[in-house]
Amino acid sequence: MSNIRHALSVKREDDFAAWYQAVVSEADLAEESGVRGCMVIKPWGYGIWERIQRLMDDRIKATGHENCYFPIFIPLSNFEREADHVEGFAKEMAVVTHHRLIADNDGKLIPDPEAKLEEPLVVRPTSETIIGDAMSRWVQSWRDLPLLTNQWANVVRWEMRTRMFLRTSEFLWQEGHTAHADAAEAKEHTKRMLEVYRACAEDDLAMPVIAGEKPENERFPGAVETWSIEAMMQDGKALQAGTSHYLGTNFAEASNIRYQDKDGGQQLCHTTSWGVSTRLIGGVIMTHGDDDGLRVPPAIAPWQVVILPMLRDKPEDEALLAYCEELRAGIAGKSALGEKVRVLLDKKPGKAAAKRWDWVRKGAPVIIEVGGRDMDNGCVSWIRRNELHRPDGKLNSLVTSRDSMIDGIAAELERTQNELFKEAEDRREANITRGIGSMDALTAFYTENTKFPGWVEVQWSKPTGDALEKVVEQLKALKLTIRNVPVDADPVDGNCIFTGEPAVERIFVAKAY
RNA sequence: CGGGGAGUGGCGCAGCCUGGUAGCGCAUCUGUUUUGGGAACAGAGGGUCGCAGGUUCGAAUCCUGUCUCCCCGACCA
Repeated sequence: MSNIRHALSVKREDDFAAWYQAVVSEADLAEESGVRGCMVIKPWGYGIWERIQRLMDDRIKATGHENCYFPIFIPLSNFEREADHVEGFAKEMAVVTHHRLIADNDGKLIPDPEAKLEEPLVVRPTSETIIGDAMSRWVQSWRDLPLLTNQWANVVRWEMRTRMFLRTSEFLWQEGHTAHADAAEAKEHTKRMLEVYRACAEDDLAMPVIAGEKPENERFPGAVETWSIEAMMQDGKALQAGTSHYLGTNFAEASNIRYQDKDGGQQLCHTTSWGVSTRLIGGVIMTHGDDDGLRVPPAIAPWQVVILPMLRDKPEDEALLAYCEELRAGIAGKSALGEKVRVLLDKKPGKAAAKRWDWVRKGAPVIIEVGGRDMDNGCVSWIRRNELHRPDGKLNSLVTSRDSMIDGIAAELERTQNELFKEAEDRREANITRGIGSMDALTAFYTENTKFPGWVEVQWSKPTGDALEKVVEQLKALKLTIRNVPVDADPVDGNCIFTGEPAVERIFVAKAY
């Protein structure tokens, strides 16, 4: 294995955090902006986001939602209507207080004291309150329900410690907001959207997730129930990849979202909200990345196939380009994963070998190199990003006729998509430990397995309030958190490892991002 | 927000302690020779050292403040 020459200088095994940053930079996904916690998303990274947006948006629309857009600024008085919500977000808000700049005595621009806003505006950290405001106007009758909306937007949370894609001060996301006539319908919808997230994560991002309910202490501020999908990263930590909240009537009361029922009475709506963000890209990196860079699942790859002609700056180049163009057109005419294949003929000047490694680091699923020798034989040389190296360490370069490359591309991409999922799922299953029956055993487990502990599934009695706080404190000492209560777990058959009382459900415990 | 480290051409760094107006590698550009596992050689362009003050005849270097990034912690829907 040591004779493989990898494209990255840092290996996952040696320093996972440094490796992560290397992938972000080497795969040309994003870069620092100079503004605290904010990143510039580069074309390849944004292209992946656009793919995720497209696929997620289709799923959201298929479940009956319509997109809207609400303002980035929320009046302070509007934001402070829901007490728990305020408490949860108050310490990480960006606030606009002035609307004009003037030069001071030194010629430096400062906010004009004369231009102070009567009421400060907060930059949205999430939009429950301002959308609630709109809902209170839009919903009058039971006939207006359910109200199913969604918006794609940026939000700002003034985080203390940021990491590219995983936790940035500003991030891009989708936030769905719905209003329903009763609790049962709203709760059902909360789970329906969780299922949409699970399907998108698994089928589109090839990222296996555990869907489940968050414990009380991890709820969204103002929520009655919070559900999540949790993915295991390659260092064994958990990443919360999406959340769906049943908000009860909390925000309906705060924003006065009411409807007149069939009997003429006034009823409060039950609302939900749910979101996924650019954090998903961080999840893709840490699920599929390897020591040669990123591997992008074909469903979300901006380019699924990249063709690199071996140009020589000679007259023969013309014939080679024509040969490659026929290849490109042939592949572009095929469909895979339900869409036309996205194929790029990369004519950018430069050596094919150097460009190949650029695309390896970016993680294009299929990279085809075509030289004069291939053209003469009616062939192409190509590599599968998933199987880059042979066991002997050599680059796993394959040669195929051009026609069979074209005919086989759809199957190749679909196979890659499935392999990435399978690999991640196998890794996750291999790193979930079950059957730990006591807090002592849990402590021992995490003390012994510091390098790659993975997740542990335990049974608990679902304590609440102070009793839950105690459990949280115990776990915190081990740097662990409760991830969620999986929806489709086996029935319980023992006692709670924290309280000793009869267990009522299974939970996942893990270190988390 | 607490502790630690760091900001010097596009990237990675040296120089700083013992002030005297910048240097290396990679990348870039041009030319030549090359070419199927990340080309070689030659030449060239590009920075006033994060930013703002201060000390000094003189500051990348010393002092103060500030911003940003990285690591650890606290926090984290």
